Amino acid sequence: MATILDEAWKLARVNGIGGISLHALAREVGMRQPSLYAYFDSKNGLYDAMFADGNRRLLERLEGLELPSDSRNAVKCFMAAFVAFAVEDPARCALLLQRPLPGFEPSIESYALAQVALSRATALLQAAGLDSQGDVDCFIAMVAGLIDAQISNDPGGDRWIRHLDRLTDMHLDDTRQRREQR
Amino acid sequence: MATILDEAWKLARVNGIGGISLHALAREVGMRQPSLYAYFDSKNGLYDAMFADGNRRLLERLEGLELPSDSRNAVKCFMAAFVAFAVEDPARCALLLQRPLPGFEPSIESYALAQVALSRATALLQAAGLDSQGDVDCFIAMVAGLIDAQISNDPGGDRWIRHLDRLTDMHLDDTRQRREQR
DNA sequence: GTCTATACTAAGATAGAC
DNA sequence: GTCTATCTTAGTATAGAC
Repeated sequence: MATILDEAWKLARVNGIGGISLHALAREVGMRQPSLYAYFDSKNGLYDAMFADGNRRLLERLEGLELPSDSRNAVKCFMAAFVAFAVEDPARCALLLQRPLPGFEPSIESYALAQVALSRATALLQAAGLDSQGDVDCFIAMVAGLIDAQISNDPGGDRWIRHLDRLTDMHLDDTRQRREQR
Repeated sequence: MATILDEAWKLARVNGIGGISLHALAREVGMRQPSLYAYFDSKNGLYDAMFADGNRRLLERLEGLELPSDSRNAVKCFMAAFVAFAVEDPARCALLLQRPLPGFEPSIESYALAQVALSRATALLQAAGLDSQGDVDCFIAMVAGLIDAQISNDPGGDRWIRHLDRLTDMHLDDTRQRREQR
């Protein structure tokens, strides 16, 4: 099962997340295509297992961080890890963060894993002063925009993501200033 | 030809840009599927025509704007129009701004149209003070992030895009402050 | 759990008549 | 330019033996 998922990720890296075929996957793991149905009830079942697997890896990565006590630095540390995780595997990033597969919706159990990571991020941002939902929304959309531009236009490089810390400061400072003005 | 493209956009709105089939498209325009090959040499030819068509519509929209003389307000006006254009048709937005179709690359002529719109945006941003490439990159990535979050999580609403003007001010102010500190 | 064999569906593309 | 007919490829899924 673990090896099947590993091979599926390999195929996704080469052909895109939508480019996985059960024939090709079976061939990579040394099986025949119908045998995969002993592990997944359908192709979407495979995607759901991958969705859960990817989110588990993300959570592992995030749990393993030793976050600085300063809340602003904690945000930077956390986001740097998140962005690194995202750009290191564009196909995985697409499955976890976008909706690239028409007809596929993660199961509730798998989706719950994704919610955990998001709530971790939200908690840190609130601790750093982003108290309103709108501020959190904007910050997360900004990070997603950086990731997307980076993967699309400069894969493997850092033309966009190198500005992450500066933009984080900008958002946190702006929020603080607006609070002080009230 | 114009009606074929219109029907193609309609299908894209319903099934997604990757969900267009030549059979379905032919049925919508009252033809048989092979007849479409009188208009396009392949399915990618259809996508290329749609890509060019979408960019032409975007340029029309942008040319029709009466931009304020103040450079900051000009940016806001321009970006509001761009964002409105993007969110009003997610499938078109995906074709023009992302790379949702494995194997499809726009032709050089079609791509040139897309470059025109981008250079308009860049010129306005520079006039408003975003003099470095990194600042322009970050601003455009931020706008794309807003659009993407809006379409994905709140289609038809304004939860993300309503912050556009505020974020524009934040970016322009931040750039100005950093320049003054030098 | 794994296999062979096959059903089923759908798509893009081509040949050649009109 | 449009048609009928067909080719070719490719995919998911199922039946049933071992």
